[in-house]
Amino acid sequence: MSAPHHRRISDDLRSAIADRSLGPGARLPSESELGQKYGVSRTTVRLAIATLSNEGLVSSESGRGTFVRDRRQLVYRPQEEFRPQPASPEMDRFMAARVEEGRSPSQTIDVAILTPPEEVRSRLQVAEDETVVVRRRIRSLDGEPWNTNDSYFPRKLVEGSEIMTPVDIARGANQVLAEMGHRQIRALDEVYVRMPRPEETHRLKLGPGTPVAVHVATGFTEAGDPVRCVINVLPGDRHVIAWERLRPEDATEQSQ
Amino acid sequence: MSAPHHRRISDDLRSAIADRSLGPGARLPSESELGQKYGVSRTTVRLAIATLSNEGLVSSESGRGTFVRDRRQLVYRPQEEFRPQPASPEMDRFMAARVEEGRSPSQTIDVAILTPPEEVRSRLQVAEDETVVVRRRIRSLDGEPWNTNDSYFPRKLVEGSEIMTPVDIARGANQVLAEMGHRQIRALDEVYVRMPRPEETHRLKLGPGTPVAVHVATGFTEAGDPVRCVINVLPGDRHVIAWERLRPEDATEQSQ
DNA sequence: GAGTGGTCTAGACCACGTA
DNA sequence: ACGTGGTCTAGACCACTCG
Repeated sequence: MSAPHHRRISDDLRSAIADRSLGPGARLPSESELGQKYGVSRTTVRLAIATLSNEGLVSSESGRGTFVRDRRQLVYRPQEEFRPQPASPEMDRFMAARVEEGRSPSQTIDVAILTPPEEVRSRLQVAEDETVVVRRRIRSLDGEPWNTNDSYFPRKLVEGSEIMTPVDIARGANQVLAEMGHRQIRALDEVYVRMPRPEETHRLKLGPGTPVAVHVATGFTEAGDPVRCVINVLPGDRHVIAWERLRPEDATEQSQ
Repeated sequence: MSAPHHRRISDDLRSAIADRSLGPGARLPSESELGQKYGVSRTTVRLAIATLSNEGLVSSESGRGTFVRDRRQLVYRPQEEFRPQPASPEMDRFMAARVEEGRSPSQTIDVAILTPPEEVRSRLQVAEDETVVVRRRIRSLDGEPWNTNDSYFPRKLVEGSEIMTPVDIARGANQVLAEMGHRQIRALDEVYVRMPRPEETHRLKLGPGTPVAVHVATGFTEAGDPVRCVINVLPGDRHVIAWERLRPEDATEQSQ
């Protein structure tokens, strides 16, 4: 009939966070204090706090305390992936957009040749034994990792090209592909939402209870061949994915 | 130097799930068995399992055991929100798309008048004291809740119209708005990714470690007035958001 | 009735951060 | 030095499922 103690405690704390009596950055009472207040053991308090942690509401720091999370999200625009790249060296279009917001962006790039993971292999329609080239980027803002961007290409298409050098390509990899006769005219976009894998947690320094959106964009040439597959991993506490739509007039007509 | 016991246990189990030696639906060894195998207390085993649960990999059922989750995702197409609605009574376009996949869809609709939550108020640009009409839907597949769709309208625009009746509108609320002189020509789409709130967990029967994508679509008339704000809550374990893009040719030109 | 997970206790020792 | 969270133990009782 009655709720378990840990539930009561987490509900109380969640309400306090919701109505701002525990604002962003505020420190929760210590586990011992909460245990005394509610007349339960520290283990039970920890269970309550674990619930909030897994909801992404608080995060604990050893030796310091448990704090209400403060999260601000920046706009991520999937369609920018398809736009021409501005000619600013060492900085792609994503970064240029972020600079406007007064943060200092940076990125690390590495390039590797490997047998693709299944989700890439099926999208690029390469054979089982074929290898691909991946350009892996970690984009950071003010020194903190922001998101990752892994671009996969069939190896035979990009072998020896600029795409295989681990430096920024100012005009964009899409432009390089186009110059080599693989211009993309269509893309399929997919967004998955899930909890991060351990290596993503590490790579992006994710707190507990932080889900990720995985944006997979596959680009096709006029002939219908996939030539590029980009996997962006976007931590939920740092991104809002936004785009605009115009009502297609022809669709309006065909409705009647 | 060495990892804590609970970490070792969760890592082992996660690997077993990843390489399918513990396939979808499989039962994990019981907590007591794992405690014996690793020589730790049941509390420590439970901590390890809680980690996997919060990653969405397993779920526990009291009295039965802990099982590897089996999740299948259906395609959600945001642009369908803007397309004309097919004239099938009791079934909107979303549902029509799902039927093709051989599942049996259903939905519940209720209508309410209320002061909007802040995120709706700011998007619809209504005054502090103004009320809105909301059409709340829970869409289900094979009797299981799939997602929710809450459409908000400024009350003065829809007062007395068909939109205020809690039944399906075959031709779509957008069409009704258009007939009343509020045709939408543009929409702003936003997708947020976060852990669910307790009421969402309940409404959508979400397991632990299941994040949600929140798709907010705001529709504008030619005059630039927002007339509709739709909030879709999409559980991550049941959806993949997908759309297609064509490369805008004019953008290509302006790049050089 | 036997086994499972859910809840909870009352301790313990440790690493860490701050003063 | 002290308080914080991180880890862990060895029990306990309960509600639940299943054969």
